[in-house]
Amino acid sequence: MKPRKNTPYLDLFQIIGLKLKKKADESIKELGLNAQQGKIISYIYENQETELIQRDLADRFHLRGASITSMLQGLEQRGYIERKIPANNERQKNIYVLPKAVELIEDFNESFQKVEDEIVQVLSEEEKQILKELLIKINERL
Amino acid sequence: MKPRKNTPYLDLFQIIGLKLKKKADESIKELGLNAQQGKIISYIYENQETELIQRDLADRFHLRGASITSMLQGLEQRGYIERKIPANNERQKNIYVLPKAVELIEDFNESFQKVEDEIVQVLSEEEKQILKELLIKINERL
DNA sequence: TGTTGACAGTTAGATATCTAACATTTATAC
DNA sequence: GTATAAATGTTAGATATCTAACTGTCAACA
Repeated sequence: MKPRKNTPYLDLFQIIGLKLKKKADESIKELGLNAQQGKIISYIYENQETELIQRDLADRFHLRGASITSMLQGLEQRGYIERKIPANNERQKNIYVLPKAVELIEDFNESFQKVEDEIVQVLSEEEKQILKELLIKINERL
Repeated sequence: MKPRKNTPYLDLFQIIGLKLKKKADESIKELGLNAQQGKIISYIYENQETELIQRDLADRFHLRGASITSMLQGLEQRGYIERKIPANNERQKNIYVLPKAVELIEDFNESFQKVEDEIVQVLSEEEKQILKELLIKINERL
């Protein structure tokens, strides 16, 4: 007797996630960055007043410290962000966006909004609400 | 006035997708493969009677042809699968699992099943059903 | 039937992520 | 107060994916 092998939720989440990543990358490709970089710049912009450090980005985006280092080095070299060691803790680096990045943030957000709308375009208002609640519940326990 | 910037569905799908990938990788790590490889071996096993070719895998898993080539070369070198050029079309390669892989398939499926159960553990039967329908609807239109 | 385009797969080179090992700085515990 | 542990970030090396350019085979059609 063969095992059950029936994982529709796992499969659906994986496929939808991949499709969304591709759509988001595509939508901001012309700006010379990928979706992850766009999301990160946008997040830095909104949180740079709060002594944002690399550790916070790793937590928020579920990436390893090494990955954040690598990504931020790239963004810094290309003039999108800067990192400054704060006076009170020389282990850390506070992160700030530079004007070159600020210019793009509205475009990023518009693009992401379009992908967002595509996701739920086929759902009624009630279905959207239910979906959001279910996703939040799942995410909290995962 | 700042743009809206509010993409809860996109964010939730991305984070849940990442968490699931990590859980699935972790769950079969001891078998010496990653989740993607496990899923692919399992899929080959179930479809090898049907003249399965690399193109089919690329479509099913939303990967590029080059990625499938690379992954299958690895699995072939390590003795998990074999590829045979069929008589009727020398462009193609039919794919088959070898005994070394068959031994692992039950373990893969059991591991994936555990991750699957984790996803929906906090939902009622009714919620599970609704979620599945919504995910299918979204996936079809994406 | 010969040309042209589509299809299947591969290679090379780029990028993003990971783990493991490391350096430096700060916090904790005795 | 000093030794040890934790926190933050970096580097090196591995892996998986991508795009673009390529080879070889098959199909369509003028």
